[in-house]
Amino acid sequence: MLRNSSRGRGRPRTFDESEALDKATQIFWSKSYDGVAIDDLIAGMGVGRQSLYSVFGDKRTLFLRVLRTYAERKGAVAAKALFAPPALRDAIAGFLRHAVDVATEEGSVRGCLMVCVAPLVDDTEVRQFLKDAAAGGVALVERRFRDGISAGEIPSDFPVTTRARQVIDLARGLTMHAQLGAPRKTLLADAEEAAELVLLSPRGG
Amino acid sequence: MLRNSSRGRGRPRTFDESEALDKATQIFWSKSYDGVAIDDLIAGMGVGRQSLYSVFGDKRTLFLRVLRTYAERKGAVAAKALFAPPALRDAIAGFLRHAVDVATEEGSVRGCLMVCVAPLVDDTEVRQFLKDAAAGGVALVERRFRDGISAGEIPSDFPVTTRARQVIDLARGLTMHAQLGAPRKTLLADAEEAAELVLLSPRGG
DNA sequence: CGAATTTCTTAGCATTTGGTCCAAAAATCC
DNA sequence: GGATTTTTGGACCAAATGCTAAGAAATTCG
Repeated sequence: MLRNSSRGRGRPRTFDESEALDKATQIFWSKSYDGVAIDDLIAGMGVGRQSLYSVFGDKRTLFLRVLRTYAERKGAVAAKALFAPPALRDAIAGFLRHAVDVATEEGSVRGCLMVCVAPLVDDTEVRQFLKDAAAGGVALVERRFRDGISAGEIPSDFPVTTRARQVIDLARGLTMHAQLGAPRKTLLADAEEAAELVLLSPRGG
Repeated sequence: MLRNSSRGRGRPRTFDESEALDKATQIFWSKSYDGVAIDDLIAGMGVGRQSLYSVFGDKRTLFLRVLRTYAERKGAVAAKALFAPPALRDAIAGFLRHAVDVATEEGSVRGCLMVCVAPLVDDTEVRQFLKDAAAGGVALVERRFRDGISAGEIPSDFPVTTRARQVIDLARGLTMHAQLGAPRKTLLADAEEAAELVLLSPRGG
C-alpha cells in the first residue's frame, strides 16, 4: 500500500505548515488573541484566507493548536533545564533562567504565550489546557525535588509539593516582570535569588 | 461666590457616576478590555451611549479611569492589611490573604484587574501605570520588612528588597491560580505557606 | 492531451465594532 | 412663561470583524 508518498495530486502548497504555525504563534503572542484579526494572520503567516481555513480551521482552533505546539516545545526545553544539571540548585536556577530566556527572547515580544496571553482567552478548552499545563509544571519540579532528596541535597521533610508550586509562581512572576519591561540582566539576577529562596531549609529561621 | 451648589442647570443625570464606574470595573474585569464592546458598557453601566462618551470619554480613557480607581481602592486595603497587624508574619500573611480575597470575591469574576486584565492592554499609559503600581507594591512590602527589622523580628541583613519583590510575585501567582479556578481554601493555605517561605532566614539551610 | 484533484485568489456577506450627530426632554435662571 | 443649559435616546456611519462562495491556477494520473 505504499503510495508514492508526500505530494498528493493537486496544486502544491506555497507555504510550510509548521513554519506558518510558528508565525501564527508570534502573531498571537504579540497581539493577544482578541487583538489578532484574521487578516493579520493571513498577512503574517503567508497563507491565503481560504487555505488558512481549510488547513487550520477557524481562529479558535488555530489558537489551540498554536498553544499546544508551543507548550510541548517549551515544556521539553524546561524539562531539560530541570533534569540535566546534577546539582539541584543548578537545576532550579536553570529552570528559572529558562523562564527568563523565553520571556526575553530576542526578536520576539516580551512575555510568554501561556502566562501573558492564553489566560485571557475565555474558552473552556484553553482554560483546561492551562490548568493541566500548570499542574504538569509543578509535577516536574516536584519530581526534581524528590531526586534532590534521594541525592541528600535537601532534607527528607522538604515540602516538595508546596515548594514546587512556589517555583512555578516565581517563574510566572519573572515572566510578568519581563512583560512590563524589566531588563534581562535584572531578571536573571532575580531568577538566581528565587532559586535561593525556594531551596532554603524549611527549618531555617 | 458660593453657588447654590451641587446640581447645575440642565437636565439631571439618571445615573450615579461612581456607581457606573464600579459597574464598568466589573465589566472590564469579566470580559477583558478587548472583549468589551461599547454596547456591553451601555447595557451594564445603565448609561446612554452619548452620556458615556461625554462623561467618561472613549473606551480607553474609561478603562484608565477604572484602573486608577481600582488600584487606589485595593491599594489602600492592601496597605491596611500590611501595616495593621503588629507581628510581621501576620502582616505578610494578611497581605497575601488579601490578594486571595480580591481574586475570589463572591459575585465577582475570578482574578484581578491589574494582574489578569490590564497587562494585556497594549497601551503605553496602561503599561506605565502597571509598572508604577508594581513598584509601589514592592516598596510597601519592603517598608514593612524594615519595620520588622526595627522590631527585631528578622535579622538586620534580611534582603528586604529581594524578598519584597518575591512577595509580590507570589501574590500574583495566587491570583493566577484563582483565575484558573483553584478553590479558595487551597489558596488561603498557599498564602500561608508563601508567607512562611519569604520569612525564612537568609542563612537557613 | 484531458480528467481529476488540490490549492490559490478575489470578491463578497452579514454582523459587530468604536464613535458621532441631532432633536427631544428635563431641569435652572431670568 | 421663555431662554438657557445639560442630559437623554435613537438614528446613523464608516471601518473592521470572522467567515463563505466561486472560479482560476497548478499539479498528478490515465
